[in-house]
This record gives sequence, structure tokens and C-alpha cells, in this order.
Amino acid sequence: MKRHAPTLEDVARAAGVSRATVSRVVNGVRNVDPDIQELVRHAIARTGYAPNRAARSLVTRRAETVALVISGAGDGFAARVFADPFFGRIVTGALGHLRARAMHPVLLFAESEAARSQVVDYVRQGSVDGALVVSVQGDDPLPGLLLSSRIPTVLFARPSRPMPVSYVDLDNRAGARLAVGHLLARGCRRIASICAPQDLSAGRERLAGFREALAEAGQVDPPVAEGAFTLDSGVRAMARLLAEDAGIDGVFVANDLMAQGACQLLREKGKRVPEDVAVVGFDDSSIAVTCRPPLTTVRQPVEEMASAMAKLLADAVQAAPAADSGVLIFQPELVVRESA
Amino acid sequence: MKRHAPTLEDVARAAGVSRATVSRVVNGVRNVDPDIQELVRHAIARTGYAPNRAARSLVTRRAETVALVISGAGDGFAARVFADPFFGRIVTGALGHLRARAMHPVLLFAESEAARSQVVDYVRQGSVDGALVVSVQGDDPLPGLLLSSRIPTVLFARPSRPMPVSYVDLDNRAGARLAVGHLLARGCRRIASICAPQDLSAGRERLAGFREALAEAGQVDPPVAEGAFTLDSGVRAMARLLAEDAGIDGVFVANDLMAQGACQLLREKGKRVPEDVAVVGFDDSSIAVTCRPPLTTVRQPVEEMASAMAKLLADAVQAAPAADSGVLIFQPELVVRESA
DNA sequence: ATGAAAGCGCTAACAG
DNA sequence: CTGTTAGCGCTTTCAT
Repeated sequence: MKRHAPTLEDVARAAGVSRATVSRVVNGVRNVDPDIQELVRHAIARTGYAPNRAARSLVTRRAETVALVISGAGDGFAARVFADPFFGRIVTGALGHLRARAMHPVLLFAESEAARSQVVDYVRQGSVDGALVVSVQGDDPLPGLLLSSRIPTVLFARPSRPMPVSYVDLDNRAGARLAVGHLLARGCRRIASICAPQDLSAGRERLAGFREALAEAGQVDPPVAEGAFTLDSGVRAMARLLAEDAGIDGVFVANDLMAQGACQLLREKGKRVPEDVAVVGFDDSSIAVTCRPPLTTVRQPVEEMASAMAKLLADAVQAAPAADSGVLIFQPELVVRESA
Repeated sequence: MKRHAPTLEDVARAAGVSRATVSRVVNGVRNVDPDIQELVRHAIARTGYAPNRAARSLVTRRAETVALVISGAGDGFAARVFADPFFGRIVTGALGHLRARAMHPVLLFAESEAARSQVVDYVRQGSVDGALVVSVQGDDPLPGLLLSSRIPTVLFARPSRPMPVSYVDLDNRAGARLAVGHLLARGCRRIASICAPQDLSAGRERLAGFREALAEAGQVDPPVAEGAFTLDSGVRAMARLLAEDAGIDGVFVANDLMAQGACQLLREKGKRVPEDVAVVGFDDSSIAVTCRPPLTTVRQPVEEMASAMAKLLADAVQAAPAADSGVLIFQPELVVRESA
């Protein structure tokens, strides 16, 4: 048995041609005699050859790989990410586009200072050609680090502090207005909100849209409680809201997971959803369907957005090292189910 | 501005030493004069040098990276994976160990034939030193492919067909017996099960343990319905069970997600949990806590198992190419909450 | 259309 | 303790 994996050299010898020819066949470069191609393919199959990525990457200066970084913080971060279908949609969307471009996606978690710098090292070492990053935390230092390392980067959602970087985002303000409009239309008179962390651009925008729409309808200073995107935090926020004003008859919640939490608490407090309190979520994640009752929610076209993100990155990688940044804003859509 | 990233050569020049010396400093090899070390470190910082992974990997024949492959099938596979906290626990556990060994985890999805062969290519190209694989599907061809590519591999759970590969697993049979024992002890007389896919070893073992324990207590041929680990399938399986025998007063469900589905259906049918029907889940995932009522469940020490898996792999990578396979079996534990 | 040869950036003997 | 040197496996001009 051979010690090492077969190399181009081995295949060349087996086929009786030069390394260069085998390389051409492997890479599908034309200008190779069909007969010889056949010969080489045979030799490849016989030897069980697989190109060595490191060697190739060393000369092409390409890894054919992009990082998909989920950046946040706290204990059990990975566990939390895996409890939220939202990320599954992002991964699905990005995968679709990357597979087509024959780019390998590599999922990385940056949940701590140490992990973050490991991620930065990883990309700086040329292991990937670029990074797609999803921050769950406001003021995430990662985009800045990546940017100053001159790594092609595309963010999901606008960075909390302005910087020259590409990103895709949802028109969050419009989403909130959609939700409030629906609540108003079904006759709610006392509307509250469980908002997202305010250090996140999306969190601020959704709250701003909520307040604007409500102000236009004449309700000022509505009850608001902040959650952290988790189910638990939704339960607690709803409890606070009820304590503040027991007469609430409509709630706009900044994501589906917290909306599910709100529904749970409401039921425990003897309130019927939507008869006593109508609830509108955000994201249209799979939870919206499995929740009891199924959630009326603001649909974010996550898969499309993630796919666009991948496309933006692929373009940036292909182009000059410093391609100019692109921004893509998507429009939300209201999906009416039973909770409101 | 420089065209390319700085290389060892650049740093060496800047520090007035040879490439080898810089390399030694970078890799923490001793035998380097402290003063020179300082000098070199300075030069590294000034130039913003980061070692090129491809070049290093080419000579060391190490990628310092392992793949964590989640293998299954079907549309929206990634989405389903991200809806199940179980995987989050695996990732968390594996990450802990890998980070300590300065190994980079790369999460890969093998949800289709095409994706699977991409994964195999990826590992065969030497992009990773080994693979940790979690199959959600019986008869997964991936372990076999990896094995015949002579890639160090460790599986989560026993492969459906015997093969010389390392794996960690739970004593699933014991877990089922724990659950049945509890149901029996609380007085259930008519116990059913929502089992997992029977092409999975874990599915077969849990069902076997269930039947054994019940047979010993004198209940033969209990009602059984198969689910697919998803919430939806749990709902449907529970409906079938009830249709078959309305007198069921206890259910052993093969995972928490399906148990949640069962609880939902039970409630809709006007049955109280646990008063009318007691439900025991499996895994002790985060769902067990957030479910209403919180689930009594069989705890699987997933994080520990995943960590052990990573350790097994790291050892295999360090050792000879063909280190002998190791098998580690963990014991389950019953966690009593409110559902039974 | 094919081959020869020059590196890509790094590590690891081997000298000194 | 430090420098010199020989590749690792591959792509890519440049000849032929």
C-alpha cells in the first residue's frame, strides 16, 4: 500500500503523459486531445487521485471556500443558534447559491472574544476567500476586524455603526408598520410591543416603525418591553407588559420565538389569543406554523436575502480586492394566520 | 500599498533574520534567542503578517481542521437541523474540545447525493484532517465513503450496518427502560410509544427497550406509531395512536420534539398531560424545558458525548493513519419534570 | 496539443 | 542558536 495519497505526478506516470496535461484534464481546460483525456481520466480513476487543495490553493491564491460566520456572545451560544429556525433559513439560502458556484461553505461560530479572533485568523490565513456574517449582537466587532483585514465581507443586516461594507437587509420599519396596520384593522385599541435589543439596527427600526404607525393612529407612548430574541425572554417581556397594563389587546413582537413565548404566557394568564390579545410575530420562521395558535407574522424573505448575500460575496471575490460595497434592501410581507 | 499579503520572507527581511528563524518564532519552537524573538514579533506586528495556511498545510500535511458533518436528506434539511436543539448540543460539545486542541471545526451539511459527494471531495482533498459525522438517516452512505477514503472518522451513534469505525453512543435500550419504568411506577396501565425511524440503530434500540420493559410488566403488543423526529410527525403519530386506542394513559416518545408534538395534539383532543396521559420524551433538549408542560425525559449527555467524539478523532488524527477504532457507550438518566 | 520548468509560502532537516 | 536548502503538490507561462 502507498504511504501517501496519489499525486498528479503519479497519475501522469500511470497515463504516460506530463503533469501539465493531467492538470489540464482535471481543471477542464480545453486544448487536450479527447483520446488523451480519456486516458487520463482512466488513470485518475485507477489511482483514486484527488487534487490536493492546499497545493492548488497555494498557487491560485483561492480557497474556493467562504466562511458563514454566526457571531454573537454568551454561554450556550451555539445551542441558542440551533434553537432558532431563522439561522436554518439563512444557511439554506446561502447554501443554494454557493453550491451552484462550487464554493464550499464553512460554518463558523464566533461566540466569544477568543472564538472571534480564531475566526479572524482563519480568514486572514487565506483559508477562505470571503465571509458572510450574521451578527446577533449589536456593536459586533467582527465586521470591523474583517474589514480592516481586507477580507471580502457581506453582512446580514446593516452594521450598527456605519462602515463601508456590503450588506443585505430588510425594510424593518415597513415590516413593523405592516404589523401595526393589521392589529389596528382588526380593532385593537391598546397595542404594545416586545421589541428586540436596541443595539441592533433591526431592533431600533422595528420599534421605530411600531411607534410611528401607532402615533399616526393616535396612540402615543405605547407599552414596550425588550426581549433578547429567545423564547424565555418573550415570556418574561409579556409578563412585564401585562403587569404594566392589563388592558393590552394587541402585541407586536420583534421575532417569532419571543411571540411564541408571549402566547404561552398569555395562555397561562387566562388570556385567549387572538380573542383577548392579538399577537403578531416577525420572521415567519417555522415556529410561526407550529406555534399554538399559528402566528400571524411579518415575513422576511430570509432565503432570498441569504442567497443575495452569497451572490454579493461571490462577486466581490471575483472582482478586484476592493470591489465597492453593495446594499440590498428587501421588502417584508404580512402573513396572516390565527394569532391576529 | 502591497499587492499581496506579507510573507515570511517579508518579515524576515524586516527583522534582518532568516525565514527559518521567523518560522520558529511563529510556531513557538524554542531555541530562539529572546532578543531575536522580540525583534521578530515586532516585525510581524509591523508587517501585519499572517501565515499562509495553504503553504503550511502543504508541507505539514495537516489542515488543523476537522469537519463536523450533519448528514441526512430531504428538502429544507438545514432548516430542520436548525430547528432541533439536539444539534446545538452536539456542536457545543465538539467545539469545546476542538478549541482546546486549536483545531478548527468546519460545519458541513450533507443533505443530498450531490452535497454528500462534495463533502467527500472536501475531505479527500485534505481540507480537513478528519470528520465527525452525525447521521439523521439510517443507512447513510457517508460513513462508508469516508471509511474507504481512509479518512479518520468518528460517528455519533452506531452505524446502521456494522463497520470498523469509531463511534460514541448512548445505551438507548437502557434509556427506554428508564422511561417505561417511570410510567409504570406512576400507575400507567396502557402505555404506547412514538418511536423513531427503524432504520436508525437508536430507533430500533429505543423501541426494543420499550417492548422489553413492557413485556416484563405483562403488557404485550403495545400500540406503536413511527415518527420522523420532527414536531409535525409527533403530532400525527399521536393522532394515530389515539385512533388506535383511546384508552392510552402513557406514551414514551423517542425524542423531545415529537413529544412536544404529542402534547400539543393531546391538549387539542382535550386530554390533560400528565393527568390523563403521561408523556416521557428523550434527549432532554431545551425543548423539554420550554414545552408546556415541561417534559419528563431521558437525558442523553450529548455535550459529553460530542466532546468524547472530538477527543476520539483528535487521537486518531495524531496516531497512525489507521488507528484502531474506539467505541464509547454512555448511560442515560431520567429527568423528571411535569409531563409524567 | 503537449511538455519542461519555474515558482506559490512554508517547514524541516542539516550544517555551521 | 541561526542560516541554507530542499522540497510539499499544484498551476501556469513559455517553448516546442
